[in-house]
Amino acid sequence: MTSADLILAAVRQIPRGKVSSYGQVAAIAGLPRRARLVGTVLRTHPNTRGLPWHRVINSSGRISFPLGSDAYMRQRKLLEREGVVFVGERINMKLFGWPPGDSLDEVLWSMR
DNA sequence: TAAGTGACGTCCG
DNA sequence: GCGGACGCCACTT
Repeated sequence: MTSADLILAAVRQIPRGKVSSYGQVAAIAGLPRRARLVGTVLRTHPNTRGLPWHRVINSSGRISFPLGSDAYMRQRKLLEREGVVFVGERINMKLFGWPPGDSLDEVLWSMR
C-alpha cells in the first residue's frame, strides 16, 4: 500500500458534481500536510481509468493550471459538464466543496 | 548527499 | 482579493 494508492482511493471518493482541494484529498488519504504529493501523484497517473482527477482543485477554489492552458480548459470543461458552476475563474466551495461544510447554515444553503 | 522543484497551504500586509 | 514569504515533503538532478 503506497501513499499513491491512498491518494488515488481518496480522489475516487469525490462524488460527481463536487470538488475537493489537494489538502483535503491528502487529509482524507490519511496524509496530512502532503498536498504537494497529491499533485505529484495526479501528474504521474494522468490517465488512470475512472479517476476523477478534475474534481481536485486548490484551496482557493481555482484550477491549479495556468489560465487558458489546454489542461486548464480540459479540467474546467469536465467540471462544468458535471454541473459545477464557475464564478469568473473560481468555484464556490460552499456550494460544490466536498466534504460538505459542517455548519448547519452551510448545509442548508447548499441544498436550496 | 545536497540542492532544486513543484497539479499546495496558511499567514500577513 | 492579491501577491509575497514561509513551511512542507516526495522526487529528481
